[in-house]
Amino acid sequence: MLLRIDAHAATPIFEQIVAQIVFAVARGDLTPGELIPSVRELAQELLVNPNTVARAYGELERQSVLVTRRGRGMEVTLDARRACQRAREEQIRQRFRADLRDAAGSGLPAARVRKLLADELRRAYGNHAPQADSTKKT
Amino acid sequence: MLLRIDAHAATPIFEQIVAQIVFAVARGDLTPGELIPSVRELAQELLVNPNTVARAYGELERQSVLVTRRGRGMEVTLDARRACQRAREEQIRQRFRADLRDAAGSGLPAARVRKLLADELRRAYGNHAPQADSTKKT
Amino acid sequence: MLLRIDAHAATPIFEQIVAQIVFAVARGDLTPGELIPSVRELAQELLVNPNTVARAYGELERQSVLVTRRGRGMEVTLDARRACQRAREEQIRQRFRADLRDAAGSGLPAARVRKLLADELRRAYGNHAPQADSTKKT
Amino acid sequence: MLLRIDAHAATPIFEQIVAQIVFAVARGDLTPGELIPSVRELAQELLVNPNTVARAYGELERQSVLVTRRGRGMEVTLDARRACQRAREEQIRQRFRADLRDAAGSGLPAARVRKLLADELRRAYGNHAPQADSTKKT
DNA sequence: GTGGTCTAGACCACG
DNA sequence: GTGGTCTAGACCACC
Repeated sequence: MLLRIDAHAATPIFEQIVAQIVFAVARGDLTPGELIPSVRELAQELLVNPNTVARAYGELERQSVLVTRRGRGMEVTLDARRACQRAREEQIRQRFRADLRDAAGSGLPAARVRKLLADELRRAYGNHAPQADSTKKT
Repeated sequence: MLLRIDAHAATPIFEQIVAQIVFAVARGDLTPGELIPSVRELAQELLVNPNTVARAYGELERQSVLVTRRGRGMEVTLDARRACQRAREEQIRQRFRADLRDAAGSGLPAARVRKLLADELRRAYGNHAPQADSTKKT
Repeated sequence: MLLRIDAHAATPIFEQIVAQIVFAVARGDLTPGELIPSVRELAQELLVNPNTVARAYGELERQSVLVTRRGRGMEVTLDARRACQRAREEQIRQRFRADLRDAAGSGLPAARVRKLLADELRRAYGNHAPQADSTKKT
Repeated sequence: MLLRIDAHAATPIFEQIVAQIVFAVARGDLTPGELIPSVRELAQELLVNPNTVARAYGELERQSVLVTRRGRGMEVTLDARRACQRAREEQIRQRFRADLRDAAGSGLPAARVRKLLADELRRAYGNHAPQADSTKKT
């Protein structure tokens, strides 16, 4: 489990875990049917409180991303991937929307916003190929 | 003072006030030397506790956006505008950066991100001018 | 009246006025029997609220530094000079005492304190003559 | 936590707490990584309202002296010590500077100031070592 | 358990 | 009138 947790960040640890697992499923790094680490294991690996991991797992179960296999642990559900991809995209869209609403509301000119976005897009995705196949490298 | 506060939002009320005032100064709606509404006035207008407004004002004073004129109130500092414009842009940039970092980290393809951004840009800034080439630039 | 008032300082304006007048009397720049500017005059000169000047004058009258000469204004009392010199010295002493108490309490070594004091003494009084006759130049 | 708070002093309680904690970190009485007393604990110990302590802690967090460990409390940051030592010295220096500026501005002779300082130094730091040459050095 | 936010209401100093 | 400080008590999220 290659999760990067920042204990100092503003967003709660359990939410970071939830988001990272959703992302991993969306990416295909976690595949349906795959058993994920136990609460205790992951807590030890991430150096966080087991309650925190349990809360994240509970949230993911509620979202039907994980199911508990009694006696074996928790695994990714069969239709988790498409759901996670949809959730991921919707989440990102909502954040763009909120940010752009604030940018517009603060009087930042559209041209400036486009410049910022171009800069940051290059930063996040590199400026090599003009498009596509970005899934392979991430 | 045309501040829109959402008491149910996740971000604290006092932070909303801080951000909105920074934006208002950046936009030029609040000009240096101008006396801003008193703590009690704004509290009454926003239907919020005076302490909450006072906390926001204190934070803005700490950021050198406001100065207290003893016995008269608080006013916008002389060089607040440029500072607020810089702060606003940096804040927006950081949020874009975080969004795009997560988008890339979640495996969302660059092309899809560009589509989302184009949609939301149109939504936030309107499509009056046919500068639809913003996606090309990125 | 050569008073330097800093409206942004932490200490109240009326206290600044009081202190500066006490200092002026102690220095001999204001001599017993001398009429001082009226409340209105000084308020206009310093760009402060007349109430503030009135409060300072009231305080100085209470301390027997000033007396009101009905129909003429206020003047420095006959024995104000020695009283002001004593008050000035006592005030400075108390501040040294408080600062050194905090310095010692904060664990700042005596040697470091002496170094700081030497630096600041040089800054305040210059390092020309090793001692004495400093009253002439101040 | 050996903090001495004077509820009747002119300086606000929360500022006294801030200063004393900065001093304690500078002295080494509070070491990086160490969990400090909880807001409620310290409030009870000092017989102060928890909000007052929280305000002090918030200020210290803003100064990067403390960090909050969510769910556990607050602890001293790794590089707080040097920062606090610098802050302490700078604070003391500024106070000396203000004192001496006023002393000089009030016409108090340099020789008299040196005498006062020698007296108060002895008072604050004791005269165990006969380093009475501190006056000569200045 | 922890800190963070908010409300309500009081008192004070300054102008 | 203004802001600044403090108290008391409540609710919340996180761990």
